[in-house]
This record gives sequence, C-alpha cells and structure tokens, in this order.
Amino acid sequence: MSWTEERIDRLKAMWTKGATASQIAEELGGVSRNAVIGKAHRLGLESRPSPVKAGEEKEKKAKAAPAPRAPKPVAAKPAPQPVESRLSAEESRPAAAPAAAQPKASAPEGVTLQYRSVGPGGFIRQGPGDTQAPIPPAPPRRLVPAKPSADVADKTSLLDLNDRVCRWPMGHPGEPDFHFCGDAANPGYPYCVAHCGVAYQAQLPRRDRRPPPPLPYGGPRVR
DNA sequence: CCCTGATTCGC
DNA sequence: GCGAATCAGG
Repeated sequence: MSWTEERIDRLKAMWTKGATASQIAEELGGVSRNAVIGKAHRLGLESRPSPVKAGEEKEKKAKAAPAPRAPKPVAAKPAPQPVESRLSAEESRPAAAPAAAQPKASAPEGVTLQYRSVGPGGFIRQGPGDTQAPIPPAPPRRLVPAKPSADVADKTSLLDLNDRVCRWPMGHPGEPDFHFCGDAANPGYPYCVAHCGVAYQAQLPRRDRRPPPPLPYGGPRVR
C-alpha cells in the first residue's frame, strides 16, 4: 500500500482527532501501526501523549558508549498482511445493558442478598460469601422527570414473563416502575424485534465497515 | 501479557 | 520515504 493523498488525509484527520495508531492502521488497512506512526511523524503531525515521552528531560543524549543497537541483520519479512478477520470479544458480544451503574450509598441492615444488574435480564448474585462489599439497593433515582403515576398497572412484571414476550428490562430493578418490555418476542429470542436490534449488534471488523462518510469518523469510540 | 507512541536505521 | 524492529511507559 502506498500513501496516497487520500490515505494521508485520513491519517491526518484521525491522528488529529485522537485515534490511536492502531485504529488508524486498521481503518486504512494495508499498513501497520508502525507505518502509521512513522508516517505521522514524517508528516510532522504533533505527537500525542506518549507513554515513553512522559518521563523525558533526562538522559537526553545519554549514550555514553552503549551498544549502538544494531537491528537484526536478517532482512525483515515483507509482512504478508493476511487480513485476518478478527472480532474482539468486546465487539462481538451482545450489546451492553441500557444502564448498569449503581450509585454508592450506605448499606442498610438486614439485607442478605443483593442483585446487581449487569445486562439485559442478567444479574450477578451477590451472596454472603462474596468478599466484595454489598452493593446497596439503588436509591430511587430518575434519569428523566418522574412520571407521576405511570404505575406498573398494565406493565409487564416479572410474573408476566414467558417465552413469548420481550424480556427487555425497562428501568432498573428495585425501582417502583421497573418492568419488562412485554412486546411480542422475536421467536427464538428473549426480546422483541426492536430490542433484539439493540441487544445483538453485529459488528463487522472495522475495515469491512462502510467508511463513515462525514468526519469525524463515526464519533467517539467506546472502549 | 496487553496496549501505547517514539526512535532508529536498513532498505 | 518507508516501516520493521526496538525501546520504553502504562
């Protein structure tokens, strides 16, 4: 691969935007992370927080008489670039829960079991044997203005669940109006079609995705 | 180990 | 100019 103007522009844009060299290399394809870094420097792109550079100011030319470090005399391999398709576990996993963070609060007494939401319908049981400090029940909280009396009346409760309704949790366990979606489940799935779409987001390898037409390159990457 | 960017230096 | 090899920190 050669550095066409187009590719250089992309490199510049992404580098400026803060993408890592690895990400840029993947995005561009056909180049290594090192190639990207090398090119970025040759282009005079401003260096970004480097782990190594953090502790400079010392040594400088502290090359008293150390080994001039000769690279392997052997010719370097041409890097076949097998274009292997890899999906990290992160990327291929069903999507994360709508929300899972539990605010800290003082622990009430007499509570022996706590549940922590870790995903749609998923819970991590925390028993007495667990070393981790018990996570107190979520105090009442609202992400949106409370709907005064949007009661659980006609909402799908835990007892209403069966394999024909969508079990996508709405709200958070413990909250007064916590319920489940309850729409007709996508046959074979625990959720309705809409929530399946949220839960199972197949992620193609970055290089196989359609390049995001407008900058900035698909926005913030989740990590 | 993984990741990161910086640098060197043969090509 | 290019980028693999290497370094070095997190």
